[in-house]
Amino acid sequence: MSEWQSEAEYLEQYDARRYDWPLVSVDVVIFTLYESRLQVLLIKRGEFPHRGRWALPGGFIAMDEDGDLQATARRKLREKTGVEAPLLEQVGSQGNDCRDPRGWSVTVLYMALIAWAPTAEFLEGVDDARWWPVEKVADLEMAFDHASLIEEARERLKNKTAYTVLPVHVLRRPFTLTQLQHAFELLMDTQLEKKSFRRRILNAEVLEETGEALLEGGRGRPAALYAPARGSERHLFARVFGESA
Amino acid sequence: MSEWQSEAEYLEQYDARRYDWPLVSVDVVIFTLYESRLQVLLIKRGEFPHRGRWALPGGFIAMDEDGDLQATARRKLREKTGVEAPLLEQVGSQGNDCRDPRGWSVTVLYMALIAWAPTAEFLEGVDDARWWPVEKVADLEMAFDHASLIEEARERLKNKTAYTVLPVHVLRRPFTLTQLQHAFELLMDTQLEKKSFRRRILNAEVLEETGEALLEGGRGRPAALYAPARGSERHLFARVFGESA
DNA sequence: TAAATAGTGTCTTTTAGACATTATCAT
DNA sequence: ATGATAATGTCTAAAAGACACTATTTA
Repeated sequence: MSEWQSEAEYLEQYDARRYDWPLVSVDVVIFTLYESRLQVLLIKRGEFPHRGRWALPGGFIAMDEDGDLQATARRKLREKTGVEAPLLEQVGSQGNDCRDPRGWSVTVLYMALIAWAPTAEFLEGVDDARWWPVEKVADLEMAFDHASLIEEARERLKNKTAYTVLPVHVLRRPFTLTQLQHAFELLMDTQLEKKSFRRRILNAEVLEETGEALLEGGRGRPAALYAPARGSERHLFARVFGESA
Repeated sequence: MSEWQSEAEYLEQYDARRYDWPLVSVDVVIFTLYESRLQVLLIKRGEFPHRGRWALPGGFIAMDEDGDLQATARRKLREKTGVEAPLLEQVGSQGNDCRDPRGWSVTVLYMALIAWAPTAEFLEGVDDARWWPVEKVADLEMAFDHASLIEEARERLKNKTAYTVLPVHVLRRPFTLTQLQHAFELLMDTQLEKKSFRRRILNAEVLEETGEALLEGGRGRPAALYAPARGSERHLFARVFGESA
């Protein structure tokens, strides 16, 4: 069956372009917290297909620049937000013959969590991007299957929040436990019991107290400040949280 | 920037083949239980690249046959095992510029769980495939990065077994609770407490007793027989299992 | 002082771990 | 009866839910 004698000979004559391939892209759902809402960054498409619709930051792999898929996702995130080292993880891939009008296409979906910063700082030179509250996405004219990709990432985010400390990544540090609880509640879309929350987080030793209490613009007792401890990203709780609500 | 007036016009002239694309493949780690060991199905490659090495069942998307990625995975599984409706779920994607000597390549990885059946029944017409115990894979000459893909799937399998009833899928039904416990122990690679195991599974109401007890070749008290209840695939335990061992 | 926010005490509930005990079969 | 395997009883431990309570700040 093989017409070639050796691997080297085979590779010599191999030409991918002779074949039809599915399109391959990488898309990133970038989540942040702003004005007490979970928001995602969307781009208004300037090119066909789906020109004028809202889309996820993403696109094709730059085969000369990107060493791997994660690098592509990291590049897309950097181009649109300037953020260099966010929490970034793969959600999964979608591929079928109808999601892109150009033909069979596969997208590898990532999600990123970043602390919010004023639009100007993030979007210098980027005038086609803006934050949208996740619950508003359903009302937008979305490109491709990006609305359902966002849902998929949002579901993953909700699930993982129930047994990790993922929400630390949408806060600027240091933060208070109350702020962290709010972040958990928004990402999980449920109310949490204050005492249970603090007990769980504190016992897990995933935070370290930073400086002393103090700092705080408002009234009321000043809160202690915390930052994630080393290795906290990898902490897995044995039990999920917030089942009752 | 756009030279075209409409989406239709753009699509008219679009030709994917003008661009360089990464290779895209789908690979499937097929797990089963046989002779009290967790095994994976591997194929001896007959073609370049990596001719003669062991590889996962998988390959390119048939853009004319496969409606989506899952369909490709299902087709690969069917071709090698004859199994039509297994547990099949996506693990994730790997993509970089070095995993395939032909160039930048992306693979979408699936895992499948099936009940074992004698080789003849499965492999009629397939003489290049055989089951290997997972722990032996490290000693084989593996193609591409398939050894690490197997590890990734195996890790996922272990993790999910701790909060689902995934192992029901590697057993022929009906099965006894003791058999199910053995399946859990092999997939999790840990010992489980009998009473805890039974209490957990039975309280979750994910099984239904099938017929009566009886049936059993051996000595000792005959065991009750069970089959998965409807919807059991979706059952998620709030707490992981088998942390102590 | 009151209002506001941070933080604790403590009782209940759920579920896993440990391991001893009982049940039912073949021989 | 003995051995083997299935199934249960029951105590302990860990961690979440509920909610009342105390602590520390500003105005």
